[in-house]
Amino acid sequence: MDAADKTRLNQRATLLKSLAHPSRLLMMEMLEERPRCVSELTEAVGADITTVSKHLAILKRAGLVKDVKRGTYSDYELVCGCVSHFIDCIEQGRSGQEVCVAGSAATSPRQEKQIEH
Amino acid sequence: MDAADKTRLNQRATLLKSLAHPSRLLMMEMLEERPRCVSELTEAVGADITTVSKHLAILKRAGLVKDVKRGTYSDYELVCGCVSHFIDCIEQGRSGQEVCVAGSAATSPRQEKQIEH
DNA sequence: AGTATTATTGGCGATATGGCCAACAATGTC
DNA sequence: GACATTGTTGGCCATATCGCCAATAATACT
Repeated sequence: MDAADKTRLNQRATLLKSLAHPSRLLMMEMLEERPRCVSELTEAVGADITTVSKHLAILKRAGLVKDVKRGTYSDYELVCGCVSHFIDCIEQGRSGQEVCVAGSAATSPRQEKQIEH
Repeated sequence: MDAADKTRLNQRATLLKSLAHPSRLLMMEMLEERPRCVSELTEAVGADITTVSKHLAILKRAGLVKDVKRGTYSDYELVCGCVSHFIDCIEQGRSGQEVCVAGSAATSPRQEKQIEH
């Protein structure tokens, strides 16, 4: 494994980490519907607004969301709307769920249907 | 957000967390190629075998891999072979990369009710 | 100007995660 | 049985993450 591989794995791990929190997942799902300001997300999450603001900074830093200023408000919106969907796919491939076609390789994802919207 | 939602988000966060580590991602990629014993993964990762064993326990607990005993060896294999592929998809949807996979509709989030102005 | 609203940042304690060592368990070999 | 090989588990320490409070910034309103 060379240095480039190491960097790639680290970046990918960072991306996944940025998603790996229930509050951030909730926010991502809410943003899939439409853009929201911090207060609206804060109410849904049920945490302190400073906590939510920091969560959003993490998502932003990962390139998953972007913010648009509107007066004193910060509206956040997704950069790409299909993230949760792919998590669905990962979820479905685990043990306990029998949707996985035996022997499928990484290069041939098992169900196109799951990729489309 | 009801209790079921909260549980779902927690489970999903746990799943992502279990993937969100460079060593575990490397192992997942190696296992996409073929099953491997702990020693082989340990050599590739370059960490202590006890560390790798614990990483594998995390992946196993998440339902991403399963182990098959073979003498004193533990061979690990993927439960579903296509996890990395979906991470590719998430990666491609971030800012900096304009392409959103599968012609997703989510590129233009609806603008509805926002808070005040 | 003064006040209110919205959001961000710094800091701190609590908790979780990661990595190695030591010890142990299980199997195979002599 | 004695020993080697392969893995797992418990423990400990270092580091990272999380969540709230206090302070600050930026805009809007009167």
